[in-house]
Amino acid sequence: MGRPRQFDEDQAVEAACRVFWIKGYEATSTGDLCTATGLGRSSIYNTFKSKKDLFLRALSYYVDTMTARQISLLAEEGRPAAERVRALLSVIIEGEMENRREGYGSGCFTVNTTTQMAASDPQIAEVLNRDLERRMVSLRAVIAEGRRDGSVTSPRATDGLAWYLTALIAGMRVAAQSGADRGALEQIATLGADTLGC
Amino acid sequence: MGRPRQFDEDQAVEAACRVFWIKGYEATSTGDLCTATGLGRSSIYNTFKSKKDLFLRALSYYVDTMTARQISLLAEEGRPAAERVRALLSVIIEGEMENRREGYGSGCFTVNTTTQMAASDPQIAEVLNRDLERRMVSLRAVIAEGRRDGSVTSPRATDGLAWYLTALIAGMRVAAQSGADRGALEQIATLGADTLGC
DNA sequence: TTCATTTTGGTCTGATCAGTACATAATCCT
DNA sequence: AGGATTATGTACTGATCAGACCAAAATGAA
Repeated sequence: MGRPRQFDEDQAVEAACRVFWIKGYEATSTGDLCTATGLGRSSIYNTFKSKKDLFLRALSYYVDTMTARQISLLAEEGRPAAERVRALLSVIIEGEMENRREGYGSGCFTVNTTTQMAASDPQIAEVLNRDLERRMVSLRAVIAEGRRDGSVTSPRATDGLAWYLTALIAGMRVAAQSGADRGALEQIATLGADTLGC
Repeated sequence: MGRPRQFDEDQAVEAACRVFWIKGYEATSTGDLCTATGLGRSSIYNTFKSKKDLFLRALSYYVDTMTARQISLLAEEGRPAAERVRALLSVIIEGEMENRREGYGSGCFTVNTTTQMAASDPQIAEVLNRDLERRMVSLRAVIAEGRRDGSVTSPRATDGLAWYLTALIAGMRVAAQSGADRGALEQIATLGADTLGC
């Protein structure tokens, strides 16, 4: 009952996500959000109660879709676990290069938000922490599997290796943002993946 | 001639640096800069022509002092090059833990600025690029030295290893920001340093 | 002392900010 | 059709923003 909505909520979140991603939270105005979503202020404030609420929705949408892809890639059966890790790193490089090609040039929304807001906003930190834990779980699982299938021979602790990969991935994203070209990223990835087997 | 300045310019830059570091460029108001430096608006605008100019000064100050420390540590003679890299990683961990202890909790100003502004502001990107190149030069040098003294045995390209260490350090800083504890950071560092010798 | 020069403090400005108010429009239910 | 309910568009609000302006103050030079 009542007047029906004339837009798709998820689509609005996706559009908002792009703006927040490119400009960052502080530099994004509510006007920017209106133009990006194509909505009026009333619709935005009626649907999402505040700029920060919309940001949390946008961030959650981003981490969920990105992490879901990573997890499903790492869980693919049929090939050695270490090879799946290598595939993940390749996908990440591909994604960074594609972002750059399409002018997004703003790196990874998760990393950006971690360095911008995690320290000062507990709600945002919580979303990021939950996402990190999901990624860590899938990394620990693939490492453990690699030990079983023989593709991971490192004597180091599983948890340490998972943290290591997490850091390396974040570092690759920062490096990409610093101007590292594809070759550099590939060398980083190769060295990182080698670590699993020595 | 003229009325003499009643404050130290470098000290003001340092104070401004702390605020920009903690709050980020966008979230720092000119009022914040006044209170942090203890100066009036006139003095700030008389000395530095704009908020962004002051930011560039603050950022340059930060990267110069930080990178100088890193370079001198890596150039220390008397012990194997790989050990100096390990020492650098330890110093970085120590710094991150100290930041956290003292409530700075805002990670590394260089990484923060890279993810926040490098894509959208060419002047800032240039400062960051120059700094990155300096760090890369010192890393390449220490790796080459390690090959001579036998502490670096990796068959991989020197440049690739330098990029790898750069990415790993950035990744450690993001991990620290994501809540990684000292143990996790130490495991990352150990695995990273091992890479030089395999 | 007096003038030229520079810094400093306080005030002002026009723009923009996030969010609100309210009247109008579009639907469902009876 | 008519009333309840929800969405939308426009206009408004008070706060805050970066920066400008200007008069007073502090110096060196003459």
